[in-house]
Amino acid sequence: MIKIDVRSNEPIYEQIISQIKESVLKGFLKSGDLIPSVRKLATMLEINPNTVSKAYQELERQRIIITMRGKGTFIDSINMNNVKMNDNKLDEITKKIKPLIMEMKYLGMSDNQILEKIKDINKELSTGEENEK
Amino acid sequence: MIKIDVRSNEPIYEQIISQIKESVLKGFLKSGDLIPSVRKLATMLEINPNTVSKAYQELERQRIIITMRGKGTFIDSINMNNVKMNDNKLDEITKKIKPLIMEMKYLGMSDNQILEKIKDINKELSTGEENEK
Amino acid sequence: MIKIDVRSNEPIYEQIISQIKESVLKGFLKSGDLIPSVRKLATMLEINPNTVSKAYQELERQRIIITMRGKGTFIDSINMNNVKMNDNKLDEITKKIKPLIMEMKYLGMSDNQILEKIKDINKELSTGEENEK
Amino acid sequence: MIKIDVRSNEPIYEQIISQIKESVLKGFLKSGDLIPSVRKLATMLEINPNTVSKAYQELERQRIIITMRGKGTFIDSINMNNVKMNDNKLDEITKKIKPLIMEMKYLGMSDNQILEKIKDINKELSTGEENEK
DNA sequence: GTGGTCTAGACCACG
DNA sequence: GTGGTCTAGACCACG
Repeated sequence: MIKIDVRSNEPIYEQIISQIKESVLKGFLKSGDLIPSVRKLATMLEINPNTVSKAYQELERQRIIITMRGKGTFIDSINMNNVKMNDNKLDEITKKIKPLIMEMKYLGMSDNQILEKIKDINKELSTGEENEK
Repeated sequence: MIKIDVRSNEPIYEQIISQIKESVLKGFLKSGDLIPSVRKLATMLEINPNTVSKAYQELERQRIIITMRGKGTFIDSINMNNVKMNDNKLDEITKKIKPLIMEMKYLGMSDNQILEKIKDINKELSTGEENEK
Repeated sequence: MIKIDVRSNEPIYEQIISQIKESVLKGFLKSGDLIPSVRKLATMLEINPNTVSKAYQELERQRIIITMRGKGTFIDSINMNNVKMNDNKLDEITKKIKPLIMEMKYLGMSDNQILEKIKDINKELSTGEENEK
Repeated sequence: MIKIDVRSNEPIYEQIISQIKESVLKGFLKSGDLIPSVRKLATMLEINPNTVSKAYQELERQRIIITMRGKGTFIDSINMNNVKMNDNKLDEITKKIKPLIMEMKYLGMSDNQILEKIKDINKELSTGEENEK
């Protein structure tokens, strides 16, 4: 399910966070689904348990997952609901996207080509249902 | 011209790189324009010359600027020309953008809202002339 | 393995780069081989870790080595593959070799003697296997 | 006659040295030929007179040129004669050539292709007469 | 004055 | 423990 690229600059724990959130967005993981324990996932991915733990803690903080004592870790039911359209957060994201858009321009891409690329990503990051029409 | 946010997670040298590239894209800096020396910019920004040096070296590697012995450092004339639509590079950028688009979705933004945001960034990163029609 | 000549005009970090690339060419270091960490090599060579770091970063940029988070630094598998017979690069090298060939002529060496010298270097820089026939 | 590349990493004074020595090797400049004064050459090349001066001093040290008080600077008659087949010097040159040969190998050139390249340079650096047969 | 190199030393994120 | 980033400060070649 989760694939780690050890060569990547992106920290492993962020790769885990990102991929779980992606699976939720795509509908592969739904509220209540059980996900592997820290140790199990660490073994599966051949990485340090601390790394998985760090990812899970962050996911819990973001209310994406929830750990039930003695029962395991599950996808939280309230995800997507914590939509308080946080402007600070959006500014922060925008600040990070800008240099990447810049890179695309330096690669010679036109504004339209860039928009198409974003549309592709949008499409990839959806359940499929929403895009039918 | 350049503004450094010392509290940001983004390394200072990357902030410098990013802002100079942005100025070039926007047309504020053009081929042949002289930019401040390492020491001068370091003094202006109240940071260590080594940090500026690191930024300049990377910009030179990317052919954005060029240092001419004893004459100073200039915006290079061949920027934008190294457009070999590098697919690897584009993949790399896409990998970095995806988690940010995901974040926007988790903030509750619709695909259209995301696209509008990107259009804003595109507009901001242009000389103004190109967008008239 | 690596020997640094502190009195040389050649910067230490370039000596490191050069010697690691040489070891790869000669087959002493192969894809996947683990090389010492920045700190360890710095200690071994009795130089500053920053200097080793600079060398490793350049080697990584050239795809000679690759750093895997938490696992260490390795010889990359794709070296030699990025053979796009870069003419610009070749011109650049030729420009640097010319004055050295000139020096040999000023030392009184004939064209043939110069060629023999180059053959020696070629032989030295090979795995041994390739030259058998 | 002399062309300076201000963008090059090669110091300007070395470019001057190199080009004058090249002209002598090629027979364009011969014993007794008058070359421009420091100031004149500096003006012609639009560079600092100190830079030309430094080049001339080194050329004089190498007995390539000679300055006659009040008469000007000339190509020396004894060049090529100071052939004391200096082994130290040759070792030094070899040390500098090796990394360049390595670069060619990393560009994917075969030993033969490298030798051909050197032959080209040899040919370029001769008077023409020697190569006739 | 200018950039390039290097050291010593520090702090931090990651694992 | 490991690499990445940054500072302070030094020395040197070049112009």
